[in-house]
Amino acid sequence: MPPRDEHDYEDRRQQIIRGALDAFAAKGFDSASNKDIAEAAKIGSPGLIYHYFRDKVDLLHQVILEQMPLIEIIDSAEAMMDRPPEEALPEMARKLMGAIHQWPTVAIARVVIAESMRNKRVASMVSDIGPGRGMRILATYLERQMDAGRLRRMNPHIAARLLVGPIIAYMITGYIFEQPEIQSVLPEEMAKQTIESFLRAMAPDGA
Amino acid sequence: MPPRDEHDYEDRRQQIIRGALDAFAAKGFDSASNKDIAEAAKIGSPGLIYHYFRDKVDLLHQVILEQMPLIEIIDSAEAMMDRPPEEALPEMARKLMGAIHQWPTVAIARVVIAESMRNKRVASMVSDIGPGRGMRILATYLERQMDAGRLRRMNPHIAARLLVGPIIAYMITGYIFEQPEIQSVLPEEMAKQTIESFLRAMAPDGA
DNA sequence: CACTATTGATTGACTGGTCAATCAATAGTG
DNA sequence: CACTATTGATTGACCAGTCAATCAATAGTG
Repeated sequence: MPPRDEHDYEDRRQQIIRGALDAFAAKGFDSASNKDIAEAAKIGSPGLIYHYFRDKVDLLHQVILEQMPLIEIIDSAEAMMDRPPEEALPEMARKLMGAIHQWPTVAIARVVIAESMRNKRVASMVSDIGPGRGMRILATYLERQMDAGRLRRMNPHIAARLLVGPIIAYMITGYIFEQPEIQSVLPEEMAKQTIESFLRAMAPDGA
Repeated sequence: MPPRDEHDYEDRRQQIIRGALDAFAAKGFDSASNKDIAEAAKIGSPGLIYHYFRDKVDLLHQVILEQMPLIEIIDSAEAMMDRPPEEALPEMARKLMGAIHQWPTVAIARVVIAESMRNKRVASMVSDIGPGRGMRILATYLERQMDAGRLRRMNPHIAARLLVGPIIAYMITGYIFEQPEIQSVLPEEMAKQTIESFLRAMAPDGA
């Protein structure tokens, strides 16, 4: 059954996806009802959702697939493979921090993390397109820098986590647990210190 | 109304708490029904839950309060305040990794993080007794070591996240996203590398 | 020591309500 | 007019929490 107009169809679909993201971010996937979604998306009826999506889980999957902004960042990171860490890492951090400051990133992160926590299918889907792919690319990059003698040699997957871990800890303690001591530290400051420490720890033995 | 037998009462209560933890970890707080909990706890009826707990949220709170194994670790960490990092950090890591190997730790982490994501009351409760307190104690310890000249001086809250972050990243990528590359790295290895890197990065400038 | 009263523990049925999903009817469009 | 888009009512499942009734252990009594 071809849709009446390809563009209208896609616009409507996106409208529902964006509304669903708002609703999921506000209430979580389970607690956001189709009525909530319909209201957030400004469509007249919950029933319409089923014209565009198989079911609620399908809608969640489409939201995740089409709204994960990390994907472009990971792509751009892939282009930096041969630049030395002192340049490439701050550049990546700058892009990442820029993304964090935008609403959809935080919203989608909430949804994705909460849902990955208890749904293995979502977790592996998310991992494939987002964090998993990102970590793998980062590890490849670090390994190449080790080969080039610019970093001390070690398991690159461990090294990737040494680099990314502090930022994750910063985000969890700051954004989720809202610990007051860390609120006064700016993201840029945290990124700078993390990279500095990483490079210090990973300096080649000869240096 | 005192219970017939204090021990029986407490045993039953714990039985329900453990069952609830299993159910919450498997399905999440909202999706786990009282029937699920009753089955997991091997009690005959969902109604019995209300003999021991005010409501479902009260049950969640009790699960978190009584099953967060981090609490003892934090207590023991407080005793190490004056020992040098080369001794104290591996000791803390050993205890932490021991906890990670046990099922309840990962289960409770799943529940707690997912729930903190959308419930600020739970988030701050959790933060007060677990991660928040732990991070604060760690920061105090690190600051004291900086004062003693055993570590390079920097914001101790950032330093605490530099140390703990990689372990968190290791847990999230390994246990929640189940990324295969990191599965072959043993927790002990990860802890050792993290501490080594941290000490390298934090070595006093003069050294 | 036998018998009964009392009390807490446990059950299963029930209630008011919510929700995802379906569907028949209608509006709109090419 | 043929076909899609949209609506709103409906269905059937399920759920948190309540409650009356039953069960089992203990305490009290003569």
